Amino acid sequence: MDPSDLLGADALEVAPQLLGMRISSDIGGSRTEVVLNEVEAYRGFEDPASHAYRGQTPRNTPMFGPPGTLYVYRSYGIHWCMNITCGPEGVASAVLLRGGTPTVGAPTMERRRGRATNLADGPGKLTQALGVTGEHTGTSVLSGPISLLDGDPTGPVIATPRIGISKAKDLPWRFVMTVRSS
DNA sequence: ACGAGGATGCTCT
DNA sequence: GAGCATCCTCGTC
Repeated sequence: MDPSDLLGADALEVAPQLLGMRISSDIGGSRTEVVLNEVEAYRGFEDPASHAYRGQTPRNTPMFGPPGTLYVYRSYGIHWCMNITCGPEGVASAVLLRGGTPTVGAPTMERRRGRATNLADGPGKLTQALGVTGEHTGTSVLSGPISLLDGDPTGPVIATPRIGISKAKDLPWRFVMTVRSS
């Protein structure tokens, strides 16, 4: 399915369908790309764990933008985490990208990460591998240097509770594409 | 294999 | 001033 046709739906519907799709990054003359295998849905004012639960603020403003807008925020003072805004403009529905499998530009990712393994298997690692930072918040994955490309799942998808949150922690809104073993 | 603890900065109350 | 949508290292078992 073409990403631009998908992102207008609610985060809970979009999230599992992003698994198998690709995130491509063209930054500093280097192209890198991963296949998404872990995401989480956040549903704006209906979701106590969402950054937009209490309404619009300077930080979360991109979540209220048109579908496909990137919302990048700093996590624990150190890492960057990236979301793709979905749902209609004005509805702060978004999907947090938590992990991917490197497919293009592995040497660049290794240099950015400072190691050769576990390049993008976590939200902070994923942004670091792709070179995504706060300067990319508000850009569109339909036209910017960080873009969402079509792709298909390569394994079964399971739903689990979301990671690292203290509110609404039991909702199974984390989606993981398990790796085919043979 | 697993758990504890520290690094670090920004946002909102 | 509290609270994070994390990651890494180092200590145990």
